[in-house]
Amino acid sequence: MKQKCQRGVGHKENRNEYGKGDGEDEEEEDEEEEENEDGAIITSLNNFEIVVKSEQSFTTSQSDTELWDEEGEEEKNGDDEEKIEDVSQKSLQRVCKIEQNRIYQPQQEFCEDNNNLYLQGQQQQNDQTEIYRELILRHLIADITSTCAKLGLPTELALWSADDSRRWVAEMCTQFQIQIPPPESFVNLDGQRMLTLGVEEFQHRFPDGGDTLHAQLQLWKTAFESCGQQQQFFENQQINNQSRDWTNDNTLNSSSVAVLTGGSSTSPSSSSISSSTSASQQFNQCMSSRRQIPSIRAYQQQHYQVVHNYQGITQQQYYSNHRTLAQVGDEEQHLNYINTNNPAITTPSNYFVSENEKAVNAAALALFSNQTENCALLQKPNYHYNNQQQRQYLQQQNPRHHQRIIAAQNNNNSSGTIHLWHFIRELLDRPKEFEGCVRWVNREEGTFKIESSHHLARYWGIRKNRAAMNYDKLSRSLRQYYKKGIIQKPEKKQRLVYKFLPPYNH
DNA sequence: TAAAAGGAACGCA
DNA sequence: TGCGTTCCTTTTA
Repeated sequence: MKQKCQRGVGHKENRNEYGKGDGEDEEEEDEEEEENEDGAIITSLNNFEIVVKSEQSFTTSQSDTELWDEEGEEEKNGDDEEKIEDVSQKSLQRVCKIEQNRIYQPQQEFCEDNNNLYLQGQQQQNDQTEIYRELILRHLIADITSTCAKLGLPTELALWSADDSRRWVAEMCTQFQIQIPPPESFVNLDGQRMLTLGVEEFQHRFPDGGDTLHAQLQLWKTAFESCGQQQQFFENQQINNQSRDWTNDNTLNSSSVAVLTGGSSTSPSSSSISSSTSASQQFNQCMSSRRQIPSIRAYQQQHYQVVHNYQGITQQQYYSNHRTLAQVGDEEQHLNYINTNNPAITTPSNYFVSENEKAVNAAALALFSNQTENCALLQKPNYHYNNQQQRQYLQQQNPRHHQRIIAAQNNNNSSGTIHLWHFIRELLDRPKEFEGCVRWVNREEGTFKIESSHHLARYWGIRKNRAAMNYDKLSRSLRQYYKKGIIQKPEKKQRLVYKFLPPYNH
């Protein structure tokens, strides 16, 4: 078709920037986005003032992002931290406003008789209370987590030593501008002992602000209990998920997501916020993420960068959101979720992000969601010979691939890598979620069509942690399969249509 | 203009 | 060493 390719001068230098070039360009573009002010947000909403005041009481709390950063990314300067804190606070406020509007507006349109209005009003109040409760809890938990990290305290009150108690009291005294008690006040006052003290005993031990300290301790106790219950629930679900036959789990429905995230899909109040992540869920995920293997954490953080078009969204919000997004097939729902729950997206700066780009990001997040919920999903090959004929064919034609398939069948893919053909097969086998990206044209023949080359490349890039992946590169990889006899163009050449060769078509 | 095709060099596991 | 990525040029629809 053509002669030897003339490579341009400087190509070698480009090589040295392997994996950086395009990605960096994209990041530079993304960095054009700026933080936007959205003043006078919710203060006019009387109910919400409670939340605002509650937030203001936790003046020393760290932002969600800082919670993540404390494990590895501590190089942010003070200005950035202040900015993030500010963004986090505003985001929280916006979420409150949106949640409030989202609950009221649709129902006001559809309520026609007074009884229904009354009942729905009651429900709204319950929902609202639940939301506020969760928001407050969220912030409290964030505050607690950061304080524990800062003071080096165990995240279980009963495990505190007397010295832990002393440091905690000192911290609370600083926060509430109370005089710090002398060291002798903490003799034999470990965590367990402190939990048994009533308010009078607190006041006796700590004459200056004992009641405040007692109240604060009760808040912490409540938050710890809430955390413990949810962690236990989450761990139980993880055990259940691990025992599932993943090959039958080709769809991750919203109820599965709810289960995995520790959410409930039964109560009306929770259903009203089913598309968003509850505060306690966020904390649950924040805590559970600390138990994740490093590669998963690194993977998540890299993907946070990949999809960081969500400017203004904190890392914890990101990691929380991606779990609750439904499947790619529900992109519209995802966009609705993102637009209503991530106010940063709706700010003018984000108008630079095209609708298509939002869709890609939403889908990418959803895909990533599936990977983290069921991270082995796209790594464990489920290919197998359907019959002896296929086995013999490949055994003769391509012994190495035969071995790979055998290894896959034996779940012996110890490398943990995934091949492009395998990845595409996975997407093809999940039409409910990915048919907008790639779909079978003729399942028996093995012909498939790439419906959205951009999306497919984006997904593949995410899967392989290649931010600069595009269809040009992906298609080059596909063409490598021609020689290997895995994929070829169909006899009647059509754009974006390829064909799996036997036995890869089954 | 996007897709297709393929050469070449390279990184990674 | 295999696989995939990146960059490139040329051709095709």
